Amino acid sequence: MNSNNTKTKSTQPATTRQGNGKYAGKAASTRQRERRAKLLSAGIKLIGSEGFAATSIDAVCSEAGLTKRYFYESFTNSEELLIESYRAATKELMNSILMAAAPYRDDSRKLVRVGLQQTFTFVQENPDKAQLIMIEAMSVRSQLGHVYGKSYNEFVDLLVAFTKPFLPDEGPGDTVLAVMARGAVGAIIHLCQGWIATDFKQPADELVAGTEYIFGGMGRELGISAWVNAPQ
Amino acid sequence: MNSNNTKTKSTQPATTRQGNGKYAGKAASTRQRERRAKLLSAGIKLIGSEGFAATSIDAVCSEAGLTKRYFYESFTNSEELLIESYRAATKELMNSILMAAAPYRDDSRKLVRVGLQQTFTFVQENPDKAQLIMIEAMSVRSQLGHVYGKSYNEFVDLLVAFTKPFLPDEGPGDTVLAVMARGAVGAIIHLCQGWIATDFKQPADELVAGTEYIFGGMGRELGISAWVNAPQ
DNA sequence: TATATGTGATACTGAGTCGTGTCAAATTAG
DNA sequence: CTAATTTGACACGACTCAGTATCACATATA
Repeated sequence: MNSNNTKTKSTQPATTRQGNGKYAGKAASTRQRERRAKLLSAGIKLIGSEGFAATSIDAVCSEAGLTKRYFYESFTNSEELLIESYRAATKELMNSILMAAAPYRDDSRKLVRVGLQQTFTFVQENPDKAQLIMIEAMSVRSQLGHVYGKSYNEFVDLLVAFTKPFLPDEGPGDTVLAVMARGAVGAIIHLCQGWIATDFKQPADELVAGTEYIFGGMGRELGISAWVNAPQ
Repeated sequence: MNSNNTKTKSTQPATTRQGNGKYAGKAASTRQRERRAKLLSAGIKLIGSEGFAATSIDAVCSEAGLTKRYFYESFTNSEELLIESYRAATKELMNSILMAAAPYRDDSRKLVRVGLQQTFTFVQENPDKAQLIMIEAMSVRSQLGHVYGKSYNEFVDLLVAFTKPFLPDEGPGDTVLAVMARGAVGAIIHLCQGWIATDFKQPADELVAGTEYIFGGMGRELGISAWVNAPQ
C-alpha cells in the first residue's frame, strides 16, 4: 500500500555484531532507493514502448541491470510497478505543464497556448512516458483503474477551478462544465495518442493550433471575455 | 488477409465418392459461418468485458460452445479474432449513428445532437462493444494498430467532409480542421471511456449537453452560421 | 448395414512466466 | 585474516496458454 515500502527484512534481532549495512560506500537504504529508481525507470521505458502486457518482470530486471530478487524487494508484482511508473510519469508531466504555464496566470489565452505547447513538447520528448500515461494506463484493469481515474479527475477539477473565475453568471451548470473539461482533456489525450502512433509526423504547431481552436470555441461558447472579444 | 478466409481444407482431391458436406440439415459452409459468428460474438463479449490480454482462446471457445479446432478453422490466432471483432463492432456503431442521423441531413444542429445521442445510447446499450472499440482496440500493438488508425481516420474524414460545405471562406486550413475533428472524436471517445468505467452513473443527457457545447463552440469558432447566429 | 465424414472431448507438447531458492563471489567490519 | 552480509547468476517447481493430435461418437450416404 505505502509507496515507501521498505521491505528490508533486517533479520538481525539482537546480534548486530557486524555490518551496519554499508556496501560499495553507500548505506543500505541508499542502495535500495537507487535500485528502486532503476527499476522504475526501466519499467517506464519498457511499458511505454512495448506495452504492459508484453513487459515481463525478467525484462524489466534485465533493463535495469538487476536481478529478480531486487524487483520483489521494491514491488510485490508487475502491476505495482505499473502503478508507480504511472504515478511518476504523471507527476512529471503535470509539473512540466505547471512550470511552463505559471508565468501567465493573468492571461487566459496565453496560458492555454503555453500549456498546450508544453504538453505536446513533453509528449514528443518523452514518448515512453506519454504512452504510459495516455494509452497503457487506461487499458489495464484492476487497481490502476482507480489510480488513473483519480489522477484524471484531479486534472479535470484543476481545469474547472481555473476556468470558473472567468465565467459569466449565466451559462451552463457545473455538471456540464465538468463534461466539457473532461472532453477537452480527452481531445488532447487522443490527439497525442494518434501523434505517437504516427511517429510525430505532424508538426507540433499544427496540433497546438487545432487544440487552441477547440479551447477557443469552448471559451467563446462559455462567454469568457478573453475569447468572446476576439476576432474570427 | 482476406476477411472471408474459408479454410476448409477439402482434403478430397479426387475420390468424392460420398458426402457433399451436409450435417444436421445444414450445408458445410453454413455451419462454418455459424461457428465463425458464434466465435466472433463470444470474442466481442469477452474482450469487451475482460480485456484482450485476459481473454484466452480457450475461454472464447468455451463461451462460444465450441472447441479449439473450430477457432483455428476461422482465425489464425487471437489477434485476428480481435481485429475481426473490432471491425464488426465498429461497423455496427457507425451504422447505428448514420441511421439515426440520416433524417436530419439539412439541419446541422439537430444532426449533431441526434448523432451524439445515438452514440451515447449505443455505448450504454452495448458496453462490451463500446469497450472493445474505444479502449481495447487502441492499446493493442501490431496489426490492429493499422486497422484502428484506418477506421478512425475514415470517421474523421467523414466529419470533415460533412462540415466543409458549411464553412465560410475565411477560417483555418484543412490541416487545422482535421486536428479539430480528431480532437472532437477524441473528446467523445474519452467521455465514453470514463462513462463506462463509472458504470454509466451520469445521465446520458448531461454528456450529450456537454458535447453539444464543445461542438457548438467549434462551430461558432469556425464561423458556421447555424451556430454563429445562435443565442448564448 | 457399411463406409466416409463431421463433431466433441481431451491429451499432449513446447514455450513463457512468476515467484522462490541456492550457491559462489564480492565487500565490509572486527 | 576471518566471519557476516550483500550481491549476481542461475536453477527449480508450478502454472498458464497456444497450437496440434488423438479417439470415440454422431450423422449422412450408398
